[in-house]
Amino acid sequence: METLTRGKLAKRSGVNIETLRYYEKRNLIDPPRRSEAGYRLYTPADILRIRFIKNAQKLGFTLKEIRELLKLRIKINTSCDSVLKKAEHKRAEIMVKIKDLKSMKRALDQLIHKCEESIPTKDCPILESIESDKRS
Amino acid sequence: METLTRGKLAKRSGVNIETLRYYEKRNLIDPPRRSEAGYRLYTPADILRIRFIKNAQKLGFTLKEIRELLKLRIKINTSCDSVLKKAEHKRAEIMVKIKDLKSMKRALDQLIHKCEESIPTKDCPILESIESDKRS
DNA sequence: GTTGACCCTGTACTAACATACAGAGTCTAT
DNA sequence: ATAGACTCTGTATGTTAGTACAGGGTCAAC
Repeated sequence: METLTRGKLAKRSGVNIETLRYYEKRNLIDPPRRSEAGYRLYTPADILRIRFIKNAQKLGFTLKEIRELLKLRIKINTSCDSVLKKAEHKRAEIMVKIKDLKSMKRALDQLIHKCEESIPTKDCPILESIESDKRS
Repeated sequence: METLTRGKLAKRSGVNIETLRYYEKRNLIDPPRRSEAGYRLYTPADILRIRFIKNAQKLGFTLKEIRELLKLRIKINTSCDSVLKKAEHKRAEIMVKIKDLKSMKRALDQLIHKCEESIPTKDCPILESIESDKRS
């Protein structure tokens, strides 16, 4: 099995080398095994994990939330209830994000359309995209 | 037209009162008109704007990106090209976000399904959800 | 006309998420 | 066997996005 040092993992996953130590401290990645000399030895699976973290951040999840997402797995002989509950909650959050992004996309679609037709829009069309509840 | 003081706008849009001054400084909201005494006087439209900003943050946009989104509007007698280009770029970004969120949702769907069927999954299923290019 | 709740400005502080640096050890290619 | 590139730890610094505070003015109600 290929092993990666910290520098290599950083390069392969596109993050700063110090970020890996930071993620380890924050429990986003498991402490990797070490060489004789104490060097961290990662596996290719860690590349995927780091990229997942970075991607999830772009989607608006905090490191704390990402840690929760990464913990979601069903272990043998473990009650499933709490996992189920958390997974359903996360799924609901994700569905809201998708809905809001779709609204923004629609607003941009319209703006682009008007742009192509040279129809001026003084107002910012994207502002109307996210409907907030009207109890204001 | 109803006018809102800073405290009222903060309450109505669900942010800290100081956040409004901060957003003004960072050019996310236009400087509002002032009363005789120098009090900021907002309009109900500002509620929508603040909420949009907060929502966009949850979707992973930085304040800088949000400022760009809010600037997207077509003004009369203005070339449309740059607006079009930016809008298309933003739309592409949003589509990537939607795609990634859908992948995450699918992973959670599967996890939830397995949970309901009591099928253990030692590995974290969400990790595979975001496909990174495999040039690693 | 004073009290309490608001607003003003400028500046300081905080939290989350990294990044950088110093001083020391390790590895590897020549 | 040594130079250069890498790693280790602990600690300091930086950036973004707020939040709090001090010292002062304003407003509305009693």
